[in-house]
Amino acid sequence: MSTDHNTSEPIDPRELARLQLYQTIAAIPEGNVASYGQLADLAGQTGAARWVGYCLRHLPKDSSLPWHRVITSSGKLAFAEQSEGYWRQRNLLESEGVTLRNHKVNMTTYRWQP
DNA sequence: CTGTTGACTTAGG
DNA sequence: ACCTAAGCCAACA
Repeated sequence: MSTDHNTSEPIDPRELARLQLYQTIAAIPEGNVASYGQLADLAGQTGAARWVGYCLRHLPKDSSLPWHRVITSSGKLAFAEQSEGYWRQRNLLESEGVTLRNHKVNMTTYRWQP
């Protein structure tokens, strides 16, 4: 095969970015947290914090990604307080040592720094 | 192509 | 420190 149109380049930029995002999230150490914006940046999609939220929202339920380590830049969980998702995420975080103070995580203490 | 949506972020009050 | 408004970006109808 020479320099022809190679059929082996179905690389979808958006899906590629999504895979890179997943890889980045998977790298967040236990006991640490990262913000949506921080992850968008690390995944090469600076400014697309909402896109990160979109990806997590559509994550398969059986996913092994540590999605619970992703919170807002202010240290709050993206889920509404008292909601099911809120407690689900909070329990997972506390189970690995991340404490919440008045519904917020101390970012200075738990923010992941690659 | 235009308008809407949302697991966001930042600047102001 | 809490609330609001505006900004932002990709996905979707």
